Amino acid sequence: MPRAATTSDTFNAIAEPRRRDILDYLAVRERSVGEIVIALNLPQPSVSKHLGVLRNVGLVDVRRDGRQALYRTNPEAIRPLHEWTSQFQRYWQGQLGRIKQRAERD
Amino acid sequence: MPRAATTSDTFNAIAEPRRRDILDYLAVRERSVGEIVIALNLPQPSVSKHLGVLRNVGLVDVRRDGRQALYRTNPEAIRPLHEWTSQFQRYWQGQLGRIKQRAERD
DNA sequence: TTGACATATTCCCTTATGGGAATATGATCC
DNA sequence: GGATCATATTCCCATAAGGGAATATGTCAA
Repeated sequence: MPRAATTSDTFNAIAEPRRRDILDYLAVRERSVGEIVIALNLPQPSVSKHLGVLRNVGLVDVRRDGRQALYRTNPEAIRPLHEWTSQFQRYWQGQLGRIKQRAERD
Repeated sequence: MPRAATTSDTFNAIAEPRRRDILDYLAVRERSVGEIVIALNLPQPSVSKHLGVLRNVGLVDVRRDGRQALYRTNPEAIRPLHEWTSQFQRYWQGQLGRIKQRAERD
């Protein structure tokens, strides 16, 4: 079996650097596809495809406005990722974590 | 070009569910390959391969002890991921974020 | 309706992937 | 050395991926 489908979960969708770039760009505010194309200097079909993946996993929402499609991030979808990484937080936050870490290491 | 190599960065390495399971298991404490195999009920070669990927991106460190290889997580490597997700934190933390989010949504 | 603009979809191609099975390497004990 | 345990590596396979180019769909304006 190959790697899990990018559409299967948030982690896979975010594994692609361009998609993270898109999310970074959208983090500020809503943007049209055209704006993303210009800002990231990517071919339009490529952007549409990446947005499709992000849409499928719920990382972005779309709103139609005339001919434009306006995308925005759905921060709730990123939350699980944030929480997963948080379990390691204790190791890099504060003195206690570092001391404990060193104790386990040696 | 296919997807970016899993060995290229942390995000790709973590996209694989089994590797997250391994990291979860190692989060508690150092473990041998055999322990991981039993705990996650996976074929040994599969575990060794996943550990290889995690090693390449620096997400785990190894220590040899006799015939055993003892793996532990390297929390510092997870930090970038945590920090990337933090940029969206404001939206789900506190009242302000939610109000702002709703305002932008409508 | 016709044409220009904005976005989405399709097709083809090259490539990295993870699984399975078998095997290689390494370390310990007799 | 030889047997055994612990881990890593190799080979083959089916599959999903993202890029490029072309095209389809959808929307507005004249």
